[in-house]
Amino acid sequence: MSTKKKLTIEDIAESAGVSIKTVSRVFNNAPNVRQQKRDLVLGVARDLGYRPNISARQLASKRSFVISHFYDNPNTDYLSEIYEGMRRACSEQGYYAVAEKLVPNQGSYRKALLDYLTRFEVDGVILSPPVSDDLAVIGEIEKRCIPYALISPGKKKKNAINVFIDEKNAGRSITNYLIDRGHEQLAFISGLDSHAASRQREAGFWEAIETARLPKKNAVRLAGDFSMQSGFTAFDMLMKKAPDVTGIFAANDEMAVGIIVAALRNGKKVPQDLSVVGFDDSPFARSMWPTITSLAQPIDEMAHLSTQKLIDWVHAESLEQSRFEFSTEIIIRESCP
Amino acid sequence: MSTKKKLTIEDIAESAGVSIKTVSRVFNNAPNVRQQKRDLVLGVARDLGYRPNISARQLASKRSFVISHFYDNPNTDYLSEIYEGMRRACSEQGYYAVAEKLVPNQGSYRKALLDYLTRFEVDGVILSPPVSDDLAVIGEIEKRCIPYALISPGKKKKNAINVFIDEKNAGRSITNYLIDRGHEQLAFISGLDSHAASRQREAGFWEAIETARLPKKNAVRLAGDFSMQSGFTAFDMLMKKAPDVTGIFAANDEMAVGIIVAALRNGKKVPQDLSVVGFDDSPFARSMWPTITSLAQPIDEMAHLSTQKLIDWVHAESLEQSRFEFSTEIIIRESCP
DNA sequence: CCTTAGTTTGACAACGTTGTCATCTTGGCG
DNA sequence: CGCCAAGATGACAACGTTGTCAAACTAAGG
Repeated sequence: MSTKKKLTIEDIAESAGVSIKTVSRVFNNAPNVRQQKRDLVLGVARDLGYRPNISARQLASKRSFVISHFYDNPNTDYLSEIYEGMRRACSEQGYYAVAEKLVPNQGSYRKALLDYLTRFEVDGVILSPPVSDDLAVIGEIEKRCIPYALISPGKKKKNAINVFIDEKNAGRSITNYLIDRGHEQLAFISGLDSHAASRQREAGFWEAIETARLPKKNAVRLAGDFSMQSGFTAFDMLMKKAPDVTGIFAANDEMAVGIIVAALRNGKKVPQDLSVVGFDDSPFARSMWPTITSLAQPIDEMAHLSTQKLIDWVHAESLEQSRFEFSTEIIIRESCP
Repeated sequence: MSTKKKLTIEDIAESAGVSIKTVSRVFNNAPNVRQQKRDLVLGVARDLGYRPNISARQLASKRSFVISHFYDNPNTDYLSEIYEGMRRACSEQGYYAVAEKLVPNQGSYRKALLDYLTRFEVDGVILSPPVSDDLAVIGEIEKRCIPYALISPGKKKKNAINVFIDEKNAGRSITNYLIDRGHEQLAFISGLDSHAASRQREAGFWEAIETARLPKKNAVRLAGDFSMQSGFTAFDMLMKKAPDVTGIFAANDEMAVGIIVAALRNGKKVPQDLSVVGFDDSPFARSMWPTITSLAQPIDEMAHLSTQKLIDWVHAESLEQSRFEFSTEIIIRESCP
């Protein structure tokens, strides 16, 4: 039975025969500690099972050890993945991961953010769309010199960590996938135009059409808003405006589900009569019937890296590399095999 | 422009003409402070915009001000609602809300929990199914005298906060709803039998059948596991075993979606040929087509109350009331209007 | 071998609270 | 009016770290 007594930095210092401060330096990866001592201290700490007290660190260092994700996106699957990635990176480094919904206050996120920042100190911030596109928010964060990361396909900021996938390229490649399967009459169901991601996916769609030398009239664009309902209505529009379409690219999986349900309801078989591809590889895509071919982006990894780099930045007090592009993958399933 | 200087308890004490300790007492709702001084201090603090420093509190009081939710449930909608409720209650009281997935370690949650507890101090714990049914976990928590709340229909614990809905009653009432709509051939699609919730909802189903004096053979039970896929397969079974069924009660919305999609695929119209009701009133239910009649439980409120009572318990160091039942509501939508 | 600049180390004072305990009030009662 | 218990208040030492700065080393150059 191990003793339950809480270990302090002092116990480690004593055991290792060095000063408290040296132990502190080791745990903060501070420079100017002889490698030999560093190893010694780490060894002793591991043996004894020492863990620094976060509150004391916070108090003494005036840092909060909190990385916060500000979002305004109702997609809980997306949020969980981000949170999971953050949590992993944070727990590796003794940080806390916190998620805070930025409810537009008086019409803008800015007020909501100010409310929050005056109440809590934060060492680093992660922003995701659509908050990541709000210049007022970014301005406030920069004003306070808080390191921040944008997980967003939007405008890249010079003095921030930018983590993204090449949305246009992704859009092109999944459209090509449809074309390669022999589809010549295509449709793109857009998301909200205010999201850069949707616009760029669409650009990729048109590029693929062009490169394949398909006549422009063989392709149609229908406006959606990322919701399942907009998938339903998009399908109705499609039947009216372009009933010959056989391949559909929905800007996200939820709309793809909408399309498929509407198709079933109208007696169309997927994928026999209509092939559908989605985007995000959300749980929907895996559990729907038919399962949905979708373009997967490694959200979890992206959040993990953002957090990791954010913490590095906090420690180094300077930012070295600022752009990190992730690659995507088409997950082939039943809706367009 | 207000000054950005950080306020300490000392500033307030000085302004109010009392000692630091008195201010501390006021902010901790400690006894033995004259009402007059209490008001004075609170007034000054409000005027100056003082907020206690959490780290210092944690360090000095050896409390963590963290309420943690341990879960192992992939339903992100459910989790977000719990988190939101916790977050609201926590921010009202200057606490932190943390969610931690308890990944079974060596086959049990117990190891995973121990890992976590040795790394972080927690003032209070919230458990939801299926973790809430793990006696080993509860044992470890009780051993450490950590206040905890169970958001669960399972066994009530004497020395814990129990927050729940009457699952059996809910199951009965939504079944009655189907019966009242004229359905005489019914089916229940179960969730995982390891979840008390599913078993109790089913018990309600059978009670309603009995009370309505419907012949037992008019009702059938099909085994599901809360997933959309199990809804698909349940539908297939249904067509084989009981094709006359017109009213289906699925133990959660996700399976209801599965049923509806499978029905559409087989050319059956919902609700004309088949009425379906779900449980949970998840986003699915609102956005599916047809939208799904479902039994709503106030998860968010339940989490809020749990957290609130947990914090009260921490402060009072004793638990007064331990059972809180919430009421439910049938949300009528298109799948069974 | 001495000097000098750089590297490594440690003593001690913060950090902003709460806990402890001693002191000062207050009010009730004989 | 004096005494006592209970209530109200404050002084001061924790709490477990990091920041600061001075002291003690080390290595390189003369």
